[in-house]
Amino acid sequence: MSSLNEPRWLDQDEMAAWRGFVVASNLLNRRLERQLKEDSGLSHQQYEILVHLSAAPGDSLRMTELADKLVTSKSGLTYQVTQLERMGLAARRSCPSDVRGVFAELTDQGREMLRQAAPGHVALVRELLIDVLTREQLAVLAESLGTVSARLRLDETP
Amino acid sequence: MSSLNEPRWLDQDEMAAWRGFVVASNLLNRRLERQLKEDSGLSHQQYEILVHLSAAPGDSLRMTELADKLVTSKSGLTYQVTQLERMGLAARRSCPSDVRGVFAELTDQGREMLRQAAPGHVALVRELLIDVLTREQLAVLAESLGTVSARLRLDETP
DNA sequence: ACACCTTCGTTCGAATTTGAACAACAGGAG
DNA sequence: CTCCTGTTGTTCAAATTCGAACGAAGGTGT
Repeated sequence: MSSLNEPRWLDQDEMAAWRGFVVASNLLNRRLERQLKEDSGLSHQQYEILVHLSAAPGDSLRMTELADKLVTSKSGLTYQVTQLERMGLAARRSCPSDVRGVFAELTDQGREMLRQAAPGHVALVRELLIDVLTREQLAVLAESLGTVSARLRLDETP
Repeated sequence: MSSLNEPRWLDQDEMAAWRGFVVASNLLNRRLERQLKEDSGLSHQQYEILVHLSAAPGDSLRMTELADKLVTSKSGLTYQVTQLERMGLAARRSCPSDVRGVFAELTDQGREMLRQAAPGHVALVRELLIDVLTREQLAVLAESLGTVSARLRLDETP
């Protein structure tokens, strides 16, 4: 037998996919981070918080739910929401039905900031990712990463 | 005209691809980070440094070149190489042809650590990404992200 | 009502990351 | 050689991130 305890290493295609994913991910984040910071004074994470809030009913979300959507730690979210509060872009509101609960809420100023920051961000996402790929590539990407994400979400909460 | 200054927002497919990318990227990093830390006491970044060094001729790379491959900041690399030095997994060696230059070099202990850590890491990458996708999806992913990365590398150094 | 286990969000300390500033050097044009 | 420009790696302060521990509450079964 050739592989008693030998792990199955990645072949050339598999390695290309994996390396491509890591590299593209790092490069994209780096670039978007720079653009958002220079253009609007926001970090990518802060921008994403605003996006998720604005997409939520009542422009507000529970902290835990928001942390899940963002795929970040609860403590990390606590920190960032505090930052956004200081900037006047978000606010905390206590939950009526659960004393422990806290809603993060988008302020008018936060909505305005998003309106101002979104176009430049979306344009860059287009320029660096979306418009670089064909329609078919995009479709495969969406389905593939959707599958991967779904699978990861599952054994995350067993 | 429907769009004087209106940005081209992302349609459903495009949004799915972009969100999928962000979410999958975060979830994967989070998971791999945990596994590596628990299994070998390494961060993903430290692991990647060892990998790149072991793949380089002479098991060593110049700091700047390594930072490029890792897609990280020079100062960040300085920090991590120092950490690896303290763990005995890497060492610094000055460059003969350039007094300013510094080589990061893999130590025997570092090679051994990699030999021990790699199987578990690769297995998880397989389980979470590679083996979840079909051969076609993998091929498309590799080519797409390859293109994206290449494009990003270019206007990074103009 | 009681004990028990889970969930919620925050706090805390430690680790990491980044960009700007820096000093030292390389490399070429003149 | 000499000036000038770009590179190299590090240092520094500031910002961010995480996990573990925590107090306070919810929810359930008995």
